[in-house]
Amino acid sequence: MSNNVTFTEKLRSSGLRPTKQRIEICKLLFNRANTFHFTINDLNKLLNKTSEKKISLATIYNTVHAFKKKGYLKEISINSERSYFDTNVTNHHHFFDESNNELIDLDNKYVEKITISKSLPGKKIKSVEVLVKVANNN
Amino acid sequence: MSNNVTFTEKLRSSGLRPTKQRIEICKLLFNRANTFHFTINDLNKLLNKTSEKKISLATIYNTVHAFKKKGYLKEISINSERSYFDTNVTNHHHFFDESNNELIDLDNKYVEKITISKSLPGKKIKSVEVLVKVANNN
DNA sequence: AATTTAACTTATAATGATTCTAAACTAGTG
DNA sequence: CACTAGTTTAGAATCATTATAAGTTAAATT
Ligand SMILES: [Mn+2]
Ligand SMILES: [Mn+2]
Ligand SMILES: [Zn+2]
Ligand SMILES: [Zn+2]
Repeated sequence: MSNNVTFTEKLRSSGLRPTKQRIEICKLLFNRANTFHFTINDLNKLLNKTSEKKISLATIYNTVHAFKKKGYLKEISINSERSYFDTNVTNHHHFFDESNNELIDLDNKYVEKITISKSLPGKKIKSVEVLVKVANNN
Repeated sequence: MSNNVTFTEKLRSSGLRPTKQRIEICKLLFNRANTFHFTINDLNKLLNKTSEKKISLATIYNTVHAFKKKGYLKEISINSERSYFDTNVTNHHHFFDESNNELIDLDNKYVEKITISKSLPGKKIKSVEVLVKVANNN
């Protein structure tokens, strides 16, 4: 996703009507160079600044869940206080900075192949992800 | 921790009074051969079966948080639906079985050393943990 | 272009897990 | 036994999230 017309097409192609609320949210989430990690609360505050007319909190929840369901967002659980959403929907690794509660992508190319010499009978692996918790020095 | 007397001593030594509720919960959590992964709801249901007199839900919350604070339990976030607690408080890896929402320890010896060729300036690493999501075959 | 329909947005209410409160109880101290 | 600080508890409060249902809008149909 990159510009408004593309957002409109993208939404329509996945069976979601391109409402002005959804396009507004798309611009905010996907018009970015880098991955964006956010909580519902972050998004709500951002939209209050950015957006002309207020988007109701119910719509923000609806939209984020609709986007997650369509595969445009991924939910990441790091701690019980906050739930994060991620515009990078691939399987990937993260740093979590405990000093400021910030999630940061850790590209697969920086993590040497992970070899696991144990398997669970009758189960297949869906994903293997690393979480590196960090904090400020001293 | 292993038997009642030990629980009493252990609790006392960490500044927690060995009440019958706490010892009851200790027995349930720590008198086990293997690590135990549970939600507050799991624990509540288990205590209803096991325990003679009912332990109030507030006490279960209080106790789990007290044990976490003292370092006898670790909280694990896997998804936004449930928060798990873990009697294995070391840094370690997990399988998460999406077919039945079960958390399973993945011992460090089964995971080849994880090498990360990226660091964040001014930040130090607190933990590196792998989460392997699995599900039933076919 | 007007009509019709289903999808969507929204304010507001409901829900439910967790936390708080404050009164009764208990472990530990002497 | 008497005292104190810590603990348990039922019930109330909180708050993030979800549900409701009435109004609005996109888009298909005529
Ligand atoms: Mn959610
Ligand atoms: Mn908690
Ligand atoms: Zn990410
Ligand atoms: Zn574990």
